[in-house]
Amino acid sequence: MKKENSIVAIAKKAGVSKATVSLVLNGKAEQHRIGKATVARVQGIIDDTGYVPNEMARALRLKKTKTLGLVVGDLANYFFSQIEKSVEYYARQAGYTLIIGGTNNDPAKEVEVIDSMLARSVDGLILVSSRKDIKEIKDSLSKDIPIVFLDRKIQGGGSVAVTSSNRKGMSLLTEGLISKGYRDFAYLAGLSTVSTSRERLDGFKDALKKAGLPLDDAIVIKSGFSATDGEDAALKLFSAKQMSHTIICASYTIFEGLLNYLKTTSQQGYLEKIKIGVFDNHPLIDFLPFGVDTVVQDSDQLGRAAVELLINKLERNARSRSVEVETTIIEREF
Amino acid sequence: MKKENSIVAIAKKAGVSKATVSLVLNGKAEQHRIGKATVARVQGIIDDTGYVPNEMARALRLKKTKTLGLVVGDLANYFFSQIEKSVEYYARQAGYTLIIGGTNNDPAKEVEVIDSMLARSVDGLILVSSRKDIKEIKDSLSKDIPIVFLDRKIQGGGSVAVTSSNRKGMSLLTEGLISKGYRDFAYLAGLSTVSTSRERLDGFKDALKKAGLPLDDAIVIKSGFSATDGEDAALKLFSAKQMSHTIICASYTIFEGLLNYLKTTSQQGYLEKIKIGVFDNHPLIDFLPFGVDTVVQDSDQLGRAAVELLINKLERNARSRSVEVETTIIEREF
DNA sequence: TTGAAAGCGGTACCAC
DNA sequence: GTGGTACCGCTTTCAA
Repeated sequence: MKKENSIVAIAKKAGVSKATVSLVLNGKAEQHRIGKATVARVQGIIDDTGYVPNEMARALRLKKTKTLGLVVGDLANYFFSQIEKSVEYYARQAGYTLIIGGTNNDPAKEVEVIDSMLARSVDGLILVSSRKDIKEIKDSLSKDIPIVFLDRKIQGGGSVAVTSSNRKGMSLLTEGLISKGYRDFAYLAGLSTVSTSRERLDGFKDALKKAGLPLDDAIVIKSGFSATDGEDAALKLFSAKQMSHTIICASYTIFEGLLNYLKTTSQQGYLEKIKIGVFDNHPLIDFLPFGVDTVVQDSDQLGRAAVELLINKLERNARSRSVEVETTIIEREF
Repeated sequence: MKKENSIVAIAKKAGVSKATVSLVLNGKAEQHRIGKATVARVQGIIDDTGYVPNEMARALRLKKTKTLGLVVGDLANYFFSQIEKSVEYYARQAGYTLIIGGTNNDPAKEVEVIDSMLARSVDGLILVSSRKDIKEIKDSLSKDIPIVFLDRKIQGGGSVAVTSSNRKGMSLLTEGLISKGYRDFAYLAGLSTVSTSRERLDGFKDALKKAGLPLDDAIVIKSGFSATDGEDAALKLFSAKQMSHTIICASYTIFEGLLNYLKTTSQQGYLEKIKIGVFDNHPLIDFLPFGVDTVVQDSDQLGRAAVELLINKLERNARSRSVEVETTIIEREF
């Protein structure tokens, strides 16, 4: 059945005006005191004609698209794909459609992607950005629309972010390791310009301090956040004279990089001699032949909070404070 | 810098009419014999005013949104998230924006999601659908727009699909296993209404037949495609009297389900005694303590082909035949 | 070579 | 209570 597709067609069928139909459609019939009979007739036609309003026209008129944009570095990254699933789910629940943009962690592409979303008049933006300051972003935008940062905080007035409890999570992970007797740490930190990375490193240091362990003994290697960066970090680590037997990866991707490095260099055997901690979890980690302790992020809550904050801003112009979502730890003996 | 945002504003600044600006904007200045000087002046203003056309207005007028919709069962599924990344990349390359919709494999939600995309006037749809027949889908749609099916084929005239070489891939996987001496197979098949599942099962049978092995000896268990379904399948398998020592999973999710089942029932030890084959790959599989042979799908090509087919249809109204993308096998000894 | 005007499909104000 | 109508920003035809 092909459906009817214009408000005038409905109006004609019902023998009323466009305006009346529009009011019925938007539930403003009551308020405009349109007759019950008229409403019923119009609604009937709408129903059995299967009419669906043209969102483009509506968007043009209202200057609202009921569309949200999600910009992420790597869409195939397990953590981000979970986030995305959650964001899409809650956005749809609230009647919003989600447009996505992958940037491959390229800042130039990030601007490009965001601008294409603005041209599409998205109502609001959820950004997983590697930028340091919100000004860098706002300056390059053609419009001023609500933005919520996800996973990573951005410096600058009025920026709202939804993040995991990075510092606390990493601190607990490390404490757990320390309590099991691990002492000689190497820490693969990720990108130090990203808040997430800095906070996790702080958490690591917190735990060392709390345990009275000297910070200087730990090897801290900074790199990017991709698996390739993780490989580079591992290379640096393994070419250092002094070797650590406890390695903490600041993200799943870095962990993957570490594993890839060991595979490529045929040093898998090494995995049996070391203990690994990872900030992030993955179903298959349960089945690895070496015990990996992980921090689990609540991706559902992260996505949900981001959507809620954004929509609160959009629909109620609510000022909101940033949100931190709790993490949990999984310890695995082998 | 806030940018200028209306074609009239540009027109006023340049001292020309809307129409002229529009023609310049769309590269039709030449063809309408607009003065070089005028073009230059208009273009200049467009440039340094940073004007970006309002896509909503354009969409309304042209009845084209330069938007594609991607509908997927589970956005967090590793395979689909890779596909999505690829689709987004190639769509953007071609100047299209991607809207996504997750259905949680719920057919009712699928209709809902697709309809919301039609209301948004997406130009074309890429569907990973569990439906059997294209009629089921078309009938429930309010508009007739180009659709490309991805990963799964749908019955019905004129339906175009991009899939992996499922039958061949599974056949090669099985042959590899047979050539290494494995004989007693259990096959966790997934959903038999899905073409992917049927084709892979056919491939499995092809290999058995080719090797002269009796089909009846193999235990084939059908289930859904989710990890939970995989668990159920595993439960059925392990409650059968006769146990197999070679288990083939028709997808990664089923594999995950199998592993979860073994974990939940504390039978992980069993993994050392069996050989597993999986249609799909994952980076961490390299590090599992038991050799898993896998079929690798080329998600980049899958996404790319889907986008190309769709855009060829949209922009050149090209009739296209379905595409099958080659798979490769990874064998792992432990 | 350029400008005026209609119209895409809605919404909302205002007059009846 | 209901209908007429202007307008959102852009494209395109037609007249000047």
